[in-house]
Amino acid sequence: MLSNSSKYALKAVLYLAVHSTMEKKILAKDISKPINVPRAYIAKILQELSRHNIVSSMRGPGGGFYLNEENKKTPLIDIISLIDGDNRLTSCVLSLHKCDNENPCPMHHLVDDTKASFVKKLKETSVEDLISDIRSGKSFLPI
Amino acid sequence: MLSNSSKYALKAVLYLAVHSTMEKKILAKDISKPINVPRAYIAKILQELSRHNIVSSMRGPGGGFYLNEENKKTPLIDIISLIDGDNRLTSCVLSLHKCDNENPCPMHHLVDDTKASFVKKLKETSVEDLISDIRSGKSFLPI
DNA sequence: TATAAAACATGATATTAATCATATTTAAGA
DNA sequence: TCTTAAATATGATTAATATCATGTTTTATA
Repeated sequence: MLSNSSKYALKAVLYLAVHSTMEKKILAKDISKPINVPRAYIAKILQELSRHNIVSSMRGPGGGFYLNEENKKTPLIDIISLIDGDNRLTSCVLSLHKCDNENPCPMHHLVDDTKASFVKKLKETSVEDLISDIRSGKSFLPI
Repeated sequence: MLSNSSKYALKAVLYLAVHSTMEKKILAKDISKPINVPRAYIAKILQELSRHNIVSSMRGPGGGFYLNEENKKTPLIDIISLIDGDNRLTSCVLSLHKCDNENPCPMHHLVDDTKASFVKKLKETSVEDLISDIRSGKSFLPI
């Protein structure tokens, strides 16, 4: 469903959303351990996220990564499409190019609703939304 | 969501369901082209399916692959779990081991329904069901 | 019962995704 | 303005998945 990379991206963003502020930036290496993702790998992903304004960063001593208020409004779909590309989630389950509502593949009806509703939720839900669930005890981010 | 291999398996089984009978067996190489999967690769997958009684086969001259009535009753989930293993579909979206209803990860509520309903459909739907959709023009299998 | 046509089994290679390493740039503080 | 701590950029390596190749067994038919 999601690549490792986009899972890691989501975890890193959520970790930053919970633990960082502009005044309390977090180093790549200090994100790596709690979310259980190799240090150099998460650094690379964070750079990509930073380049696309999904996370904020500051170089030099005292620098690190954090989320500003704008960043927190990012819909989850933006994180996923940045890393995995647009059509991993929307393409045909059987990878048939010609599959659409007019010309549905044998599994189309089986998955179309499911897929559409998942994408809709990813568009409607922001990082901020997930965080408020965590703060209110509806869900849990390990560590 | 699904590996290439399980997509190929589904396509091959559907192709056999539509085009083969016990009297009209089909060679691995003749399945390969229409479903657009490398010859040696689909052969390997067909052998795995055959070993687990998802497709039927006969060696020797006049042999080939086909589906018997029993095979056509196979639920789609059986094909997918055989190739991809059991937990590709059910494991946590963020790959967190400790994620369940009691201890949901931040994305759990977002995907749980979606995932559960997809798996349910895969359990309830058989090869035969998909084929009757094709025969009645509700869906299309290329070639 | 010999031959040929097919699946079957196993292992090798290639491609892609995941991970790691290193050199460069930026910014803070002495 | 020098040093150091951080992100950034780019490329190399490793591991996993996908693909290919080759030899073995089975079965029909002459």
